[in-house]
Amino acid sequence: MPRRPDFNGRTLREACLDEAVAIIAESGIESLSLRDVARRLGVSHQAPYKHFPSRDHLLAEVVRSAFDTFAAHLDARPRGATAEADLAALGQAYLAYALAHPLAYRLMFGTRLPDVAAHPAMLHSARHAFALLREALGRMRAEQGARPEPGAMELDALFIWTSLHGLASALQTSAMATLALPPAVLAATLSHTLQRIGAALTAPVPQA
Amino acid sequence: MPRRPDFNGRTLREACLDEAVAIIAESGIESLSLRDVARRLGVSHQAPYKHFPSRDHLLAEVVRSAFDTFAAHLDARPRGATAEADLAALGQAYLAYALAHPLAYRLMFGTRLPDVAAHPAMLHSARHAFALLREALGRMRAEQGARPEPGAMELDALFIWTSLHGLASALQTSAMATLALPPAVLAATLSHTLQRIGAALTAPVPQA
DNA sequence: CGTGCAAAGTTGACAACGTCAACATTTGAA
DNA sequence: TTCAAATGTTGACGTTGTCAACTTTGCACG
Repeated sequence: MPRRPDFNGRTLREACLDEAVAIIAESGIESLSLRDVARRLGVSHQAPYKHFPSRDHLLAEVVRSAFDTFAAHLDARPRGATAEADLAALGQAYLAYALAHPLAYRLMFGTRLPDVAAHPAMLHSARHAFALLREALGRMRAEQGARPEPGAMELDALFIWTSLHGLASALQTSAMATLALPPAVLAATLSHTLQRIGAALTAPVPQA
Repeated sequence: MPRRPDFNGRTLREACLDEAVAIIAESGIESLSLRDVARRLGVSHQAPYKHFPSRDHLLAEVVRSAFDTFAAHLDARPRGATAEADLAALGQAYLAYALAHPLAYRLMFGTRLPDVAAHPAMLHSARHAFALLREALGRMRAEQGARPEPGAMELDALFIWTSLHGLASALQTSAMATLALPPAVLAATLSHTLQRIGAALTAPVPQA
């Protein structure tokens, strides 16, 4: 490759990705511009175009990276002894990550990407995260001696995910801010939600 | 007021709002531009500025209108005989509206509005919708003979809302599309989620 | 050891956007 | 009748994404 790629030891491509993440962290996704990335790296406004066909491709890369980090975080959760404890740990890891990295979370699940089909690699790790959940649930069901009804399993996995996602996403919603909830309620919301999800799962499985 | 306001019987202000909704429905929130609104109405690109200080103010108006319609839809739900049935009807009305009007739903809960504090009227109806939920839950608890523990009530109301919102929001997520869920599962998801929420609520209230 | 070619970066241009400023027109109220 | 505020227009500026054409670089190959 011509031209020594040396942006603090990284390729311009990598430097662009890092800078994009920094900009998003500072001022949000909507104000991310390729020109700003280039400006902050001290290169011309067209340099990033040699590495990303468009702004959306850069953004898709950032999202993919966020999914990777997220899935790795879920993988690295403290494994519980029982499958039930493991599922709880998975839920806690999910919510903890969403609250600790709200920008990354919004990036993954709250952003409308303009052409998902054009960026297939982006959502690969998303499938991985859901597979983790399905497996943990399957182990718990097996531990409980329940026969693995695939349809109900899928539905319950979806229920768990959407409930977790709902909490994580609602906590960042503008609408939530106006509810004027007491801080004590907010603090208790996490464990309460996990408790309620657990209660829902221990209820008898509907007519399969 | 000078200059006959006649844009098909509406003020330019109203016409702008209608046109904005139409544009959002056609091509999404992000591609809404004041200039496009003006162009489609056959006025100059500065005309809308006489009625909206900025693009964000126009958008805030649209969001406020969406919240109003949404709250009205919840209010108009078929009231069940028992409080429990009413709560179920509320959940069904919520999900039905979210699925029938995905754009409006994303507009309300999926859009990062740039300065919420600057548009206080926008989220008034959001509070109203949550109050509806809290009331319905309170009636059900009273019907069950449970003493009204305000903290736990609030937590359960939040749980219900976040679960509903999670499903409604996840169904529109790009990530969901890649899970490649069988259509039968998707179709059953709604009632299953409502069932699970109900199961979680009939479980004993945690140590208050 | 030269040499050329493709990768990588630069410069310039264009259209579209939000928004500021200055101007023109209209109409309700004085 | 007149006048001032409301309403709409024209023009401009800085920003953005992106296309096109140019220049520079350094590895591969004769």
